[in-house]
Amino acid sequence: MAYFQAVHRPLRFTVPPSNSARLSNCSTCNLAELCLPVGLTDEEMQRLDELNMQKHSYARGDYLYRGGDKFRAVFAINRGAFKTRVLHEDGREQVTGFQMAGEIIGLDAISTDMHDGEALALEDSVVCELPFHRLETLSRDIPSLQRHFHKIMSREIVRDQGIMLLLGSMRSEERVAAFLLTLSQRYAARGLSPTQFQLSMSRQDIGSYLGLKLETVSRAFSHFQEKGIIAVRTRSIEILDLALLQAGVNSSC
Amino acid sequence: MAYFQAVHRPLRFTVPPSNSARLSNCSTCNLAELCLPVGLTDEEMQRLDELNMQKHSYARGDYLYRGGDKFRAVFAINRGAFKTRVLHEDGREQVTGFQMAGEIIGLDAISTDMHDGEALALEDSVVCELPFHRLETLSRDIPSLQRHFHKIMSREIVRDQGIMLLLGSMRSEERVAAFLLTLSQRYAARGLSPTQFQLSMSRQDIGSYLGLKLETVSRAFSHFQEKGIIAVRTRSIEILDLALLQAGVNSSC
DNA sequence: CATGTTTTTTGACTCACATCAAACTCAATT
DNA sequence: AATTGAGTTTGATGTGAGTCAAAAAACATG
Repeated sequence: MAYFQAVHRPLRFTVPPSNSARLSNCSTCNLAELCLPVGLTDEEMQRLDELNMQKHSYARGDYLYRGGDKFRAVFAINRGAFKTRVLHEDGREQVTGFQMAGEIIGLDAISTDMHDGEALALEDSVVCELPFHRLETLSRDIPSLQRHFHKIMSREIVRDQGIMLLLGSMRSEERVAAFLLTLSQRYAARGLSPTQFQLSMSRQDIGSYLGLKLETVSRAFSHFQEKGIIAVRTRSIEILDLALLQAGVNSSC
Repeated sequence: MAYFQAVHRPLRFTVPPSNSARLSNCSTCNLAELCLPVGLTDEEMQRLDELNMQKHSYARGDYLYRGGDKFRAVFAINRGAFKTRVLHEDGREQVTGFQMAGEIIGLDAISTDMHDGEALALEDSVVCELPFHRLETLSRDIPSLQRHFHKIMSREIVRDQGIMLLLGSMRSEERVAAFLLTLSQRYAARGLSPTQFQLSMSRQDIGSYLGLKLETVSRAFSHFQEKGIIAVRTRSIEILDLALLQAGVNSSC
């Protein structure tokens, strides 16, 4: 709870934090993003069983889905983390997002009944599979579920537009600062430390996500460290001066 | 119809074309994107009247909504064109999209009940206002409408991810080529000429959308013109060599 | 049509980030 | 402890696109 205090004035491009930091349980999964803020009655919660959700495990490096895969379900991440990416025919890849426990993934497939991009596990992970047509059926009966699902999709749109803002009008160090702040807020929203966390993705992945080369990401980290803003230990980050980091987003000092 | 032939092998980052080029009429509007591909029965079409859609006109430069506005409705563009943008606190703006007749706008507001960005008319325009809670209610009764609305939201996500790919891993001329191709396909999808069209937005707007300065956009246009790929007359474009333009997307020659 | 304003084009110059390359770290394996 | 290999850091150098500036074209207005 105290963690929440630390992160004030959320920035436009960051992920809107979830409505609450506590996670509630569906019968099978911790579906923070799907079940929690809906305010479902006990009876409605029971009806969620009709979704017949299945848990699956994935090892680091496993694909959750690939581009072109038939769309069957959306996925709620239960444990672990994933990256999503799209591929260009000439092989260029672009990481479109990092997803952590409690978040929903696979929303790109609804429009065409095929996954447009691919998702792969950054760590050993557990996900809940939500058969999409059952989710649609059920949300016809439970208006609050319907509304909440719409909110999740809309949040995805807002988030992507935030990244467009970042890619289109920020320079390298601003982007990296924004990235770290976003991570920080997402950890805070889940009741984890917003000032000290592991990076489950490589510099390469971060660079791809931010439209930068890995060397540039590394240099930004080093530079922030020199200035005492963060402490970097390869795959773990400690934020030492949040205010300075936030300042760094608006003008690469 | 013949226009469709001209555009082959749609590129990953482009807008998935609508399912059909013909527009059907709801009782009040031409809601291409909302009503058409659903396959509604006559009776269901009539029920759409319950939405009580209202038409409104906007002059060039008018705001359809602004950041922070309360969310009441999504909008179906009937005539004209809009741009959407998000603003950074320090004044930097980023154009997040251009919308033309037949497209749905305002999907960013669902998650927070507030519009995140703003939309303003690039030409004199007419839009249909779709009160969102009525749309939700109705889509509980009409599964095909529900599914179709989900597809529209998902398509927006895919489209934004395409722009992320563009901003993150393409260089200036590739971006401009991709932009022109996307426009071309959108015109084709609406039964208009894909090789000759008006640009309702400024070079500045295009630049902001593509993460480039207006001078860079202008230079790219000029360069394409020198090479005989397009003919530019300030606010109107003619595509002379579609194949070359497509080639230009993958490697800025 | 003359005038002022905005938008677009073009050119010269600069700099942030990419590129290339080499050294270093860390974890896994033998 | 030595070996390997992927991932990361750091330095030296090059270039694509930004910046600044000025001319040209398009547009608006009295």
